[in-house]
Amino acid sequence: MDPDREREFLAEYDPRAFDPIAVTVDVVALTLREERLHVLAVRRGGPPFEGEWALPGGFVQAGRESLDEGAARELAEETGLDPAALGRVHLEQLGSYGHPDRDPRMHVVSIAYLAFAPRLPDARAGSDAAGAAWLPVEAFSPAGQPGPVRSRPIDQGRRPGAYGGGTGRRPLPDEDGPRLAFDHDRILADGLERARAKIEYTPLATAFLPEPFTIGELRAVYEAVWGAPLHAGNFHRKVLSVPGFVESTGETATRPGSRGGPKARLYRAGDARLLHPPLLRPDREDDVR
Amino acid sequence: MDPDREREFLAEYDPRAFDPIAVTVDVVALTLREERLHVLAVRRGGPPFEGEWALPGGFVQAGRESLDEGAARELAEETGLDPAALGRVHLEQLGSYGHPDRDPRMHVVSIAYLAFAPRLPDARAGSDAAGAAWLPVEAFSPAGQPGPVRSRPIDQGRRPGAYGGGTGRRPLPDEDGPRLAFDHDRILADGLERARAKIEYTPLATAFLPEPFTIGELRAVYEAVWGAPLHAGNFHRKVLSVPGFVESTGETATRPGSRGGPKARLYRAGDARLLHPPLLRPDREDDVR
DNA sequence: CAAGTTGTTCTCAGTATGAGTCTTTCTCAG
DNA sequence: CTGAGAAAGACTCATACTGAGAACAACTTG
Repeated sequence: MDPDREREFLAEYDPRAFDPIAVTVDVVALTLREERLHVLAVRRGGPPFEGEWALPGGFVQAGRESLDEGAARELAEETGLDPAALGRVHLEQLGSYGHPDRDPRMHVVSIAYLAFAPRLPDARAGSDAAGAAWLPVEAFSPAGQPGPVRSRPIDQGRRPGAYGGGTGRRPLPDEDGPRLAFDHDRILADGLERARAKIEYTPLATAFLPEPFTIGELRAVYEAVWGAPLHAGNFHRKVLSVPGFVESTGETATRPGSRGGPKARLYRAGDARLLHPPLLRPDREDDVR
Repeated sequence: MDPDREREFLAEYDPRAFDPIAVTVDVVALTLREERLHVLAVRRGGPPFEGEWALPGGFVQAGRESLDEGAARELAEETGLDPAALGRVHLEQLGSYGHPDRDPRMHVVSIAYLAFAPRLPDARAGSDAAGAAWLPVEAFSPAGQPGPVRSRPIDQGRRPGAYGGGTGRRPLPDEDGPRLAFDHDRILADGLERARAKIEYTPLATAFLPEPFTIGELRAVYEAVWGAPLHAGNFHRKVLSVPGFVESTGETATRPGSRGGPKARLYRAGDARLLHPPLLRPDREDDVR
């Protein structure tokens, strides 16, 4: 038996005898504020990266909680919501990041989660953070919002869905704005790409809206997440033609949009889990190769 | 500061003082043999689940390797391939599973990987396993291959992409065939669903084939993964019309298919990373809700 | 040689999409 | 009060993509 194998065997029965790996959850929580996509960030209260922005997260409680539960707990701590009252918030696993050097203190494997939330209260700092806030995602996305004509520096070379996590390097080349601590820039970029892809073929865009909502509000979600304007008429036709995407409440808005126009009809999320056929993002020729 | 917080702080600086969480990687390695999808499985050489089949995997080497590297290492160990020679094998992260009870010994978080490989040599047992083999996936999929008319017991209630990992419960209800150890049934089911979805919008089906290949062989990959027959003519038209999916070698097969027909033209994988527009699975109305 | 398979190309009808128009109902500025 | 501008929603039209099927040639096996 070679030495590596031997070590594994021992570790299997007494992991404490070896260098441990810490397990954390980090959450990319996205919400819409003033028509723009915002991400929940905390300011680190201690080293390393003291004073820098980071994604909310923390250690998984060994033997006491699952990863999903840990993520919900961390999200609740920073939003001030009761973990049980996270009701309409969509929370899904994003990927894991485990490069040995991603945290200077020790080998930390982080399981990242992605959350979609309707307008939430202002963030409050958890006890280990110096502050928490919803920040516009462009603050951390080089080249501003992800316009369709943009050169897309973030997702360069990454296939959607193949968020080849685990390497944890911090490559992002030509950076402009502020950075997130650790490899959280990469995690955020992966989360944004996942969000952009996910609203194509699932009705999750509705998770960003309080019910009931109008078709126009739903379109604003797509425009904010994709960073591109959509054709209002075609969007309207499409949303109503996909079975189960939205269902009418029969009501119409009490007041029209702030800039005029007729009172819009109101809808709530339908029972579809997948959009069939999907709503595809406009022109992504650059992404193809 | 509440007790949970306090514990976190301490753990942050001396994780050894607390119950550790072990981190493993498990690999769902898929390949095609005799037109059927097979998964690499190992027979456990010790408790728990001694003698049962499980996915290949093992502990991540703390401070010495990333998750990706660990997955590649584990895969190499069970296939007998040089880790560096894993060349044409596609390896991507699938998701993480971290329910505290998923392993009876201790809290183990497993990062699952998904591999697509062209015909590989027979498996060989790693030193900690009693055996290794490529097994037809239907052996572990209740109700056999995932036919289009099937009631789809595996993916029931799961949105593709929302492989909401982390819970690690072992729910799979009405089981027929053998089970995989731990929660590996669930991981395999998630891996299969990911594979089925992934070949829709990426050219990864080509990763199952040695180059050069014929359109008919590529179609056989889709049919095996989706478990449904496809219209040969339409498939042919589609594959050739998506830019960058395959590129012609200019050659034609030396021998025709084993059951007659003209010599087919040969192709290799093109340079596209995404299929645009995608090849959608036939009829998934059941999945929609 | 006959029957059966496969590779490849076509046709045709149905559906979905992008772009644009039009009408109606509002708000806001003057 | 009025006119400009914005938005909701319903239409039109040309194009693209899809599923189903047919046709035909090049092979196999019995």
